[in-house]
Amino acid sequence: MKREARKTREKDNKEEAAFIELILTADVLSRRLQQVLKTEELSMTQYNVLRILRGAPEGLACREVSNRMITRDPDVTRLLDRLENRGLISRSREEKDRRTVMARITPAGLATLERLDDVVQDAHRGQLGHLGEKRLKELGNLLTACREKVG
Amino acid sequence: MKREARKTREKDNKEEAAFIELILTADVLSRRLQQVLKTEELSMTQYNVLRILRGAPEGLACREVSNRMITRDPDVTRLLDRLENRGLISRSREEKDRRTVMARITPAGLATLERLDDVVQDAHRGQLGHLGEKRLKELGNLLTACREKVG
DNA sequence: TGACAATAGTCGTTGCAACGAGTATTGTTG
DNA sequence: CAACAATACTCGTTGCAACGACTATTGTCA
Repeated sequence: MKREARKTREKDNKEEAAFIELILTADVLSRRLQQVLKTEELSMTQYNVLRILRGAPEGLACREVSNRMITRDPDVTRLLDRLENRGLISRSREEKDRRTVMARITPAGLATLERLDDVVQDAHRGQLGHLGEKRLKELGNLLTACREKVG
Repeated sequence: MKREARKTREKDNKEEAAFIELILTADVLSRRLQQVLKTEELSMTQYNVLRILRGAPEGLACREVSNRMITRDPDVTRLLDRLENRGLISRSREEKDRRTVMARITPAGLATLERLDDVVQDAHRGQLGHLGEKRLKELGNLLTACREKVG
């Protein structure tokens, strides 16, 4: 056991304690997913983008990719650069509105995702499956509530 | 509203859905804290280290700092380098075991933390306070349970 | 005790993240 | 319709993160 990160100012900060639990848990669970993704040399962000693009085979504008991302990335351009260099996505300037650049997933990108699908699901089930459907739903509700007051 | 990141493979992955909620929530809540910390030019990691060292005025070995951190950092040396350069911590080689280097928080480091204490607490309360004590505790329990099966 | 392992930290390198400034295209309005 | 704003992206720069390889010190055991 490690962590505690308070001890001083034991002012009974239930909100901070919950926050720390949240960050810690996210970190611990992410680590396993990162291990899995590493077999394909993908970061979580890159994986996330590929999944977004798989869900939109007709392509998406960079801006739209950014909007749908889980963790906001202020520089999608270079993120897409790297994926394009590896042949996992393709880009093309739009004719109607020549400001926008459409990104599409390539067959190679789809193949990469497919190699990961089962392993990723297994990893998630392995980590969270023991909670059961009811508690997972409860957790989901609480997390959603956490984001309520974000201004 | 953004995010969804699935749509394909609607295989009803309750575990993955919970995972995404978790990461998303952690990201959203972190952002506010990062804003607050930015007023003192600190990253969450640096802030975390300072709080750890405040809790151990006699000093801690680098290794021990690493162990207590919320998010694991594989290169504590340079993290401490930067804090030392800014005068927020000090380091000194231990005499008993000359392999270890003790890190201590300096008065300047303490002052920095003190300037942040209230603002940080306010930020947490502002974001999570509306949940109430009961639901916060429930959330804490669920998050702890999430980390149970980590292998 | 002398060789080898274990521990503790440092440093080189690569690549990604964050921030801001810059460019190109389209929309708006006096 | 000309000027200005808004949009959509690109790029330069800085600094941090991740991964390994490396050095120094101590511990162990034949």
